[in-house]
Amino acid sequence: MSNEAPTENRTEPQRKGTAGTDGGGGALPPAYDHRDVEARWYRTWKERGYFHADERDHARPPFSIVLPPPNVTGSLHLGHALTATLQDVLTRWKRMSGFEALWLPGTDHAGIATQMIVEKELLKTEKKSRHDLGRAEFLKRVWSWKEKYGSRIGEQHEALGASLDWERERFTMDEGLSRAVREVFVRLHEEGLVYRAERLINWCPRCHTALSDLEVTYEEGHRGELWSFAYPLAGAIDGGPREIVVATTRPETMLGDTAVAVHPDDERYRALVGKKVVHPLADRELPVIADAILVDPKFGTGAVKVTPAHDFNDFEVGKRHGLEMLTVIDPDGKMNASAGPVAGLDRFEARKKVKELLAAKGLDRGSQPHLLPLGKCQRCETVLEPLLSRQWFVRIEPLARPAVEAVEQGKTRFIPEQWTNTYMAWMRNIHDWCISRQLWWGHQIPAWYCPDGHVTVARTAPPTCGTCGKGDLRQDEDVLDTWFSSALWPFSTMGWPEDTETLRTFYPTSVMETGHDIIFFWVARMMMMGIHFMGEVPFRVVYLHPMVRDEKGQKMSKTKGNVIDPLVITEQYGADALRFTLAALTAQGRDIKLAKERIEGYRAFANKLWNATRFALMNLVDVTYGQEDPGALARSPADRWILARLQRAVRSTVEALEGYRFNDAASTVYQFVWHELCDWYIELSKEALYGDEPASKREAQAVLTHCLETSLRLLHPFMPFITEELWQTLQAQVGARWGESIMLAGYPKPGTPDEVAERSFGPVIGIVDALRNIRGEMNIPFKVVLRDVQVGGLSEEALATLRSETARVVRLANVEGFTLSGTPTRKVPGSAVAVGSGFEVRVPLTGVVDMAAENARIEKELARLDGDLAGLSKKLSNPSFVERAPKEVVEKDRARAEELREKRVRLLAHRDMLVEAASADGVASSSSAPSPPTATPTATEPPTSSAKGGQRGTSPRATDPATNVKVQAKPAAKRKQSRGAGRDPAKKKQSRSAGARPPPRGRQKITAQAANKATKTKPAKKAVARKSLTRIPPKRTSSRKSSPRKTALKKPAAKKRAPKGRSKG
RNA sequence: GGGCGGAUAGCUCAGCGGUAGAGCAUCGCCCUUACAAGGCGAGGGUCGCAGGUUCGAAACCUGCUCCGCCCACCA
Repeated sequence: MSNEAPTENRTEPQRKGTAGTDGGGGALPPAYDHRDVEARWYRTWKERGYFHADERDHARPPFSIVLPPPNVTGSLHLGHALTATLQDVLTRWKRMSGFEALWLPGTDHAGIATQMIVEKELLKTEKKSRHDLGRAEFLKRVWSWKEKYGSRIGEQHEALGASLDWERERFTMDEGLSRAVREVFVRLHEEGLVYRAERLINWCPRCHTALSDLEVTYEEGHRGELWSFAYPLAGAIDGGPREIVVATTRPETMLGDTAVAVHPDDERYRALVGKKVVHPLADRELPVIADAILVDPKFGTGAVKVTPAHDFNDFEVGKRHGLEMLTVIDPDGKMNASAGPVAGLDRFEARKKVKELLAAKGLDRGSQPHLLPLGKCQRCETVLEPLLSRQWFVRIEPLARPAVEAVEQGKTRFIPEQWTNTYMAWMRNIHDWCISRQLWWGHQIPAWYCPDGHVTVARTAPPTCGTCGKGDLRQDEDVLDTWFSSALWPFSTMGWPEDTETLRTFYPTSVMETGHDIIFFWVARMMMMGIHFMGEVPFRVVYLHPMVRDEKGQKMSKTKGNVIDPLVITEQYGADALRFTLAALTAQGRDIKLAKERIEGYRAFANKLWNATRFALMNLVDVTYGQEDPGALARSPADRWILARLQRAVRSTVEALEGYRFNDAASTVYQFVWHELCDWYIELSKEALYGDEPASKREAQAVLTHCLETSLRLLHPFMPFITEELWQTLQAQVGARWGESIMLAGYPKPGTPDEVAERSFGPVIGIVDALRNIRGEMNIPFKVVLRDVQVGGLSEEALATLRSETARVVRLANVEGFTLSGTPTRKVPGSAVAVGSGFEVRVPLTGVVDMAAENARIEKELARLDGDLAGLSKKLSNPSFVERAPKEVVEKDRARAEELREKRVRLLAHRDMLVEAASADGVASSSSAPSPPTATPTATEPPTSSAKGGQRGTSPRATDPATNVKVQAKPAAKRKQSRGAGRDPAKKKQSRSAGARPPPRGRQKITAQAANKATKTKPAKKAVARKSLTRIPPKRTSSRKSSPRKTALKKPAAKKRAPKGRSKG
């Protein structure tokens, strides 16, 4: 993993003033300030060309990602920050792992969005419309706007630490990409896949342009009305019907009606089919037609007005029946001259007017409220109007089919997988794509018209008409849908249509990382275009990240004003903290609700890392750390343990990254660094580091350095800045030559964790936890040294470790060992005890604390134990379980039950000693313990609850033998009941209070136990478990998807028991 | 009208067939010579509801209720 440092004269960035005032050699200030670090390192990396990927380097396997191009005129929001973070994590990780990693940046011209921004600005500053300026002049303005603001995106990415290959930055309207766009358009046209036709399209009366189906946002549940009116029958027959009633949500369109449709099987209207109705507001008659597709006889009156030019369904009907397509609404959303009495009115005004006019003629047939979806412009939210218009389309089916097949064949994989269905469903039911837009900003369609109206499609302006040879050609004024050029992004940015080395090396890209909101807009279209023009899918994996929402779960949007600027966060907490937060929150399948507290937490993590390194620096004075293998050097249990844990962390992290489980990767590193390296190892290492035993010291120094250095590399993709800073500092301090940048260092490789080391250190951790718990619960200040501590169940080695390395952690003195199965070497009445699986600790507390407190503590412990034991016993006594459950499971439970029983025996023995001691000394209980009875020989059994006046009276002695039996009996006590018992508002009180159950007077022992049990129930495990987590290294950390190995580990020490020695045992 | 996702500790979320977890917040004790952006300890959960499958369900199945999103041409 170590890379040599090729250049000795590294141009290391100047570090800000170093305050080396602290005792050690540490040159770091006591708190991490990202502002000192981030910009400096980014500049350095960029200058040194670390971000650049070499397409000619075939020694390293290629890895490539193209950045989803943000809108040029835009500004990054948190969604972009998320994208940038995840892609940078992948890129840096792969780059460190030996790949030639390309991350290609660029921006999108964003047709409508950009044009609108500039138009708005123009109106504001100069009170002019784009038409006042003219096309050429307006475009000039847009370009200058782009020049002015387009760099903002880049700066924001830099602030985030994105290792983008800036040398390859592209813009969808730059010359190269424009050429690719024309090439694609022309080729598709030649293949008959691009055509021009008059169709009904979605039209935005405000943006004044056609839109694709996708750009329509349907707003659900719009409250409208379904208004009915009558069409009088022409030449009504005597005695027959005189009219046909139809319903509509858009009365104004009736002026464009050219038929009335009924269902062919509808008896009510059968006789009327083929007849005519009279249009009440226009001088014409409409045929009554029969159409089984359009009409649902059960809806409304069963008769439908047909407006082919303003409704998608009706348009189809019109085609089927050869109806006239009468347009009555103009592109501004106003009624046109064909609208007769309402001509010139806005469409919504016309709606009212039409109703009035028809009502005046006695044709109003009432209305009813109606919920309907309203199609609005994605961009300006104006209600769209279906209009008949001549536009350019892409015939999509031939392109979609291969794109579907590619996914079916696994050439491209979606993560999370569920999106595959979404993609497939859309692709299989796709409509032709309207690609022309009546805008100015964009790729002007490469089609030219001669005076006779012939169309010539060409890559460059043709001198003469391709059909008739005439000159004086005029280019199509429309531009292409922005997504048209976006669809080419993976290959147009790499030089297509040229056959470039870059394309050969980096296409297909490795991963497309983007939001699921643009699967259709972008991902699907890239798939189609990529396959069609490159003959290969554009990416092997599509990773769809979650949406970032505000802390209330709302989508961030400018209109809601809840958009968070990543730069603000970055300045406040640091890019590393933001990045780590985003990665840690990125789980598959759930949106991200970002709360500031979370970011603060990870900023603290950065600070923790900073200080851990600072600690190391202070203790690595006069040390050179070469190439020794710390694994070979490490002899002490703690050293071997942390190295094993490191291995495991590396492995989990890499596995998580490989599975795109960013949250798992982040939390694994977090857990290791903070709770294992810092909380445990650094504390343990102090003994050796501060001591004067050279070999131990050297060993600890090497191990500490190794763990830190590896952690920094492990963490680098997530927190690039601070890791570089610390890595460099550490490197300089120990005089190593790891390399010129952590960016170029190798990513840690998963090794095989030393399970023996993990296992053998487990009891030590368990004992320390137990001792801390005793201190905590009994309020023994850290200053007070625990003397004459007896420890049972530890090997000599472990005992030595406890004596030497943990003395400072829990402050012990005179630790003695004893054989667990035997009698304590020295009986210490009045001591606190902690019983764990495979170990036991006794801490003499006479004179230190009130023994009543200890008694209470033990009772609590016992109760928990009983609860657990009861559950287990019940399970094990169930014949079906024993017979049908897998043998391993049964065995496991048996072993556990055995352990618990053993613990129980020992705990009871301890309690008895307490009782003896109490009776002997006549200890006065006063302080903490709620149950004075402790002191009383007889009343040993203050069932925790105490205050409540629980029952007591178990005879300590009797317990032993009874123990096991008892346990069995326990089940009787219902946990639920016990729970219900507590009526105290305070929850904790509740669970504790034994009172609820009526004590069976008869048998005292049972009673006591029942009480215990009641007390116990749930709280028991909780507490226990919790501890185990943090503390117990073996189990917790590995947690998640750990490898099979893990399981193996747990059995011995670790797992549940180790943690809190005492509580759960 | 279809489809998808979510519902687990006060908050934000992991877990997804074998004894309920993290971070933050809360409470208590500590300025223990890397870190108070800290250390140690503790408390806190009928895993949305109802059925079912199973020796065993937070996890699998069915139904339901709430949130959120996507798709859809019922006038």
